[in-house]
This record gives sequence, C-alpha cells and structure tokens, in this order.
Amino acid sequence: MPQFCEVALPVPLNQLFTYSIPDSLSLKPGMRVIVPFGSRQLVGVVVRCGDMSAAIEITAIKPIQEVLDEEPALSGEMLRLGQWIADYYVVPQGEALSALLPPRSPVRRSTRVVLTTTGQHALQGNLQAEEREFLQRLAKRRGIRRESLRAVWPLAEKLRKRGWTTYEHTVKASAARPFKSGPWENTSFKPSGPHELTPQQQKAFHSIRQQMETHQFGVFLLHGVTGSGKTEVYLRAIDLALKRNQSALMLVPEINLTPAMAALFASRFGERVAILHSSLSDTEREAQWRRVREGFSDVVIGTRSAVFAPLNRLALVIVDEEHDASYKQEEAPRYHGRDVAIVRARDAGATVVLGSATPAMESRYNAERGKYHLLEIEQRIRERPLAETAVVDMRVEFAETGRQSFLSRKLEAEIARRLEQREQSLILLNRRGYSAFVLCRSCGQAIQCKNCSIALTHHRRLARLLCHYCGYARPVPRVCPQCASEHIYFMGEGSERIEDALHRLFPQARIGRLDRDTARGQRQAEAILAAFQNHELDILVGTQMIAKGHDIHRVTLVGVITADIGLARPDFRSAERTFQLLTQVSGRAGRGEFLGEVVIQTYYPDHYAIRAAAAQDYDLFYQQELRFRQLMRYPPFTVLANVLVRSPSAETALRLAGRLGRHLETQQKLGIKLLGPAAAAILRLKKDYRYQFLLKASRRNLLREVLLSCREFAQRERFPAASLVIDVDPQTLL
DNA sequence: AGCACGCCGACT
DNA sequence: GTCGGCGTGCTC
Repeated sequence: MPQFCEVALPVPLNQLFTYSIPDSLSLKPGMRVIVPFGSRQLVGVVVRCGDMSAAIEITAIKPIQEVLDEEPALSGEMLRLGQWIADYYVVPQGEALSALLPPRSPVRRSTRVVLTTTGQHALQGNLQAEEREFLQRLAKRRGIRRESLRAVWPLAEKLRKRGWTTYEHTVKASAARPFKSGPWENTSFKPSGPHELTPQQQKAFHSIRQQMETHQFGVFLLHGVTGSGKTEVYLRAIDLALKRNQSALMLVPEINLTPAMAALFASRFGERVAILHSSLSDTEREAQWRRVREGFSDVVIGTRSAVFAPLNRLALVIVDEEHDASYKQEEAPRYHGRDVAIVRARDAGATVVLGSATPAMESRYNAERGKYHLLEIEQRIRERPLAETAVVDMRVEFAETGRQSFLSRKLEAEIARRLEQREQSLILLNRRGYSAFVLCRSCGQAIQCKNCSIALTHHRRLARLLCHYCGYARPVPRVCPQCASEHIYFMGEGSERIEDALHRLFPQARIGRLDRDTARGQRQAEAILAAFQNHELDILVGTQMIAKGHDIHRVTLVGVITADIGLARPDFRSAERTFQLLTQVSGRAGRGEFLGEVVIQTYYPDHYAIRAAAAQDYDLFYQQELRFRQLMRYPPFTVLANVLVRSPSAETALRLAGRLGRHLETQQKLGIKLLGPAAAAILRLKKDYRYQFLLKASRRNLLREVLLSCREFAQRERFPAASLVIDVDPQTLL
C-alpha cells in the first residue's frame, strides 16, 4: 500500500497538499520536506501521514523530493499549537506553521543559467564573437551560477529572452552545522543566590508553587506595583521547575531583554538559560534553538517568538509586562504572544504567571471573573514609597506666564533642584524627531510622505524629514514643495528638540537622549542607559523607551512633557495605553534611598487616565475604563477583529471594500456588529490605500464564522491574496 | 505568493 | 514583424 502524507506549505492557500512518500524515505509528522509545487520547489512541513484513502480523489500526486530533518522539527504539541493559531487567527496552516519553525532556513537555493536545445542548435550557426564565447562557456559546464554573471548580465538576459538559455532552480538541504555550546561559554558570570522575599512576594510565590505541584494548567495574574520585586518571584518559580527536572519559559517585551537582564538570569541559572534576543543572527538563533531542543537548556528567556521554543516537560510559563503591545505580531500570522503562551501552557498542563504593574483590561477582567487567579503585591521592596506626583495644567501655565514654553515653571525648577543636589532626572516626550510636522503657511499643507498619508517629521540632526511609518526620508525643503512659498514653519516638538532646549536652559548639565534615533540597536540603547546608570548623565530625555523596566537608583525626578500625546489617537485603547505609559514611567522615580517625584504636564488634567496615573491608582482607572468599554461594547465585553482591504490603486481598494462590505452585510446576525467600511485612520500606508471593517462579536465562535466567510469570499471572488488582512484581537486600529 | 500561459500596443 | 505589458488560472 503506497504511503501518502499531507504537507503544509508557505502559500496563502487555505489547504494542505497531498504527496506520495517514496519507499526510500521515512517520514514522520513535524518533519520538513522539499516538495515539487507547480514549477517550483518549496519547503513544507508534514502534518499527517497515512495510506491511500485520503489521496484517492487527487489526480496527479507528486512524490516528496527530499526529507530535511532526521527528527521532527516540530513536536506533536507544536503542530497542535500551529493548528490552533491557524484556526484562531484565521490564517492558512502553512503560514501559521512558518512562525513555529526553527529560525534558519534548512535549504540552500541556487539558480543556474543553462543552455536550452535551441541554444545548442544556435551554437552551430553564425554568431557574434561574444555570444559564441558565452554559449560555449555554458556548454562546457553544467551552466553558470546566476550570481557570477554580473559582468555579462545584459548579454545573458538577451540570450535568455531569445530562448537559448534558461534558468534552472535547485533547492537542496543545507549542510547541518555542528553547534557550539551556549552563549555564556566565554563570560565568567558569578553565580548569585536568591534574595529575601517580602511577605507579599512570599505569598505570591507560595500560590504559584502550590499550583505547580498539581501539574495542572492554571493562570495567575501577578499584579505588582512598579518596584515590587516581581522578578524575584519569577526567579524562584523557575528555580522550582528546574529542581523538578522540568522546564520554564519566560517572555519579556523587546526593550526589557537587555544584557543586564540576561546577566541576572545567567547568574542564577548559568548555562541552562537560552536567551532568544532579536539582535541574534539566524545562525545564532538556531544554535540556541537546538540547545533547547536537545535538552542543554531548559530555561528560555525571550521576546514574542520565544513562545515557540522547543522545550520539553514545560512546567512554567511567565509573561512579564503582559500588557505590553509588543507581544502582538503585526504581520501574518498576527498572533498575541501572551495568548499563545497560555494556550501552549494549557496543552502542556503548565502554570502561567502573567506579570504587570498595569495589567491589560482583558487580563484583569479575567482575574475578576475567576478565570485567572489574582496575586497582588502592593508594597515596594524595602518599603520604598511610590513617588509623589504633581499634575501641571498647561492651559493655566500659558494663561499665567503668557509664554509658549514646553517646560512649565514647576518642572524647570525641579530639574534645576536635581542638578544642584546631584540627583538624576528622566524626561519623557513620547514622540521622536525635532518638530512633529512641517507646515506651509501659504497653502496650508503639511509636507506629506510620498508613500503614506502622513505628515513627515523633521529630524534636525539627520537634516531630513522622515516618515515614522514607512521610513521614507527626504531633505529638508527651503520652500514648500507644493506651492514654492518660503513661508514654511516647523511645528510641535519631539524628543530631539527637548534635548536641545534643555541644553540651552541648563548648559552645565550632562544630557543624554534615548529613542529609536539615538539607539538604533540594542547595544547603543544599553550604552546610553549604562552612562545614565553610572551617573555620567544628569538628565535622560527620551520616548517610551525610557519608561520600561530600568532600575536606576539616583533618579528622583520624572517629568512628562506632554502626557496627552497618545490620548488623541482614534483607538479605543488610547486611554489604557496612556495610563500604562504614565504609570510605568512614574515607577522609575525613587527606586533608591531618596524619595521620588513625578511632574506630569497636560492639557487634559481631568482625563481619568491622567488622574488615575497621577494617583498611581490602577483600580480607579480600571473601573472607569471598564464602564467605557461596557457602554461602547469593546473588549473585554466583546471580541474584535479588524478586517482591512488594501491595494496600491485607490480605486481597486475602494471597489474591493465595497464588494466585501456587501458580503459582510449578508453575514449580519445576532451577536455581531459590523462597523464600516471606513477609510483607515491612515488611508494610505506604504503605498497601499486602505479601507477597514471593525467586527464586534459577543462570542468568539460567531466572530470566527464571519471571518472564515470573509476569507472564503475573497478567495472565491479572486481578490489578490495580499489585499485582505484579518487581524483578530487587534491591538491598534491603524 | 509565484509562475506559466495568453492576448494586445510601441519598438527594431 | 517582435518584446513585453499584466489579466487569469493553477499549484497535491
């Protein structure tokens, strides 16, 4: 009986493909294979193996070409997780699985130029000298690698178009590399022991331990104020998993995975830790992946994609700063790392700890309904008090001083005092660049990106206008590009301008800046933070990068220049994001022996997100926000999906949106609310025009049904594959 | 998605 | 007369 298998392939088609298995190959589900697909060869993952019956209806079944793994790259557990992602996020299984696979490609591709039969005939006839020479080179060997063609490229292309030569593509397994030992081999880290736990830390740890002892799935929400020592609780729980010969996984947001953090974990767990960092190369990443799979590492710390680390005997999954938006992947498959982590833990019977000082609304709501166990730590370690907060109403400030300054008298005085006392200040302005936009007073237009419907931001040091969405850059114009008027004005301020202005106000101060412009990679960010940590800087200005997780003892002042920047965004999470940012940055003050102080400048001092952040009162915010969400039928009271239609042609985008809209109207039912089609908040992004629908559903199943029908409709109606974007549980509606 | 096949305009 | 544009259809 011939054997067949079903293979998931990285194509946007919602199906598996059946291949026959040659007798010479032995295959198991989870192995990667090379298969012929149309005129191409693709790498896929075997999902199922079976006998004839499944394949009976398919006319032309091709054989598997090559097997790429000796042992399955994906375990049964990981294949199930891939299936869950495909179902939940409404993506084809092949696309879902591509997120789970080991980082480095298992194949090498090469393209050779070879002689065709007509080409061989042509060689007999009359030819130009250079043509003859080239064809003879091809005839002598089995063609030439395409890359080594550069010098004779135009000639080669000419002959190919004439039909004398053609490309021959080959895909071959790349040689397996021996892998080196861990990343800590050459650093002589000093082992460090556990710290004393406060009674509240102790209590939280005990609950987690009890759950782990049951070997049953369970989720904790560890809600601990900033500086309450959540990390020490994580360390103890991981330690427990290891002592029982089980493994642990910890997810952290991108910016928190600093070498300092890595060093902390290395000092406690040594070579057993694998760190999956975004700045690792694919080869390094794969080496870590193999260390984990082969059991050399049983603790994995990493960002979003580390949730797929091939750990066995998983006992504990920690998601630190679980509210953080960077856990959502913003391209297909659009999964949420926290939610995938929970599903993975459920399948493995593991304990989950979601940690945050500002839990996501959904998480806190789940805790209140008893879906998660709530653990609270209200005390900072060593009983350090939270910082005191002053809110400055910038409307009043302007009325009283009559001058348009970004810095209030209060904040300026406090900075001056810190400089005198040799203490440090953190200044937050959550917008990078020098001025926010460039406006022409004659025609009234802000200078726009050529790919997006977005005003460009002025970056002075770069002497460029930049698009913060697509990366487009252009020189700073001296006259308006629209109307040639000289009356162009630079409006609004960003972190770069604040840094400049502080230099002028406090010429004696040592000032640094931390944002995506000064810290283009992890190392530069670390260097700036290290300088601040060592008190080589008095003031650190920056965007939200300065708000996260850093523990710098001499910071006694945190200033927020404009707290309202995020509030105006057309996004139902804008209040939540603002509250989280203000709370996080406030938590940076007073972590040492001195009391901290926070000054928040705002034009909306009465907004509940700002009031609650100033009072460091999570519950106040939560209750208010919950009412808003309930009234407006937003999560956690509904589940959402954003369905977006895009095309480089404005007309096509509009037409497709109209057709999809008419289809969605036929899908209306009780429990589903459809908003749209509407122009996306950024109508044009990266050259695409975009229209969107927001679906609110009372139940997950209803939402899924509608989304599946959307995808089927688009496929049936031959929408271009990239034109439909489905985002389940969207974190942003841009 | 990628790639082949197929049918209409501006070039040697 | 040919090259090459991208519409349409298909991939086990």
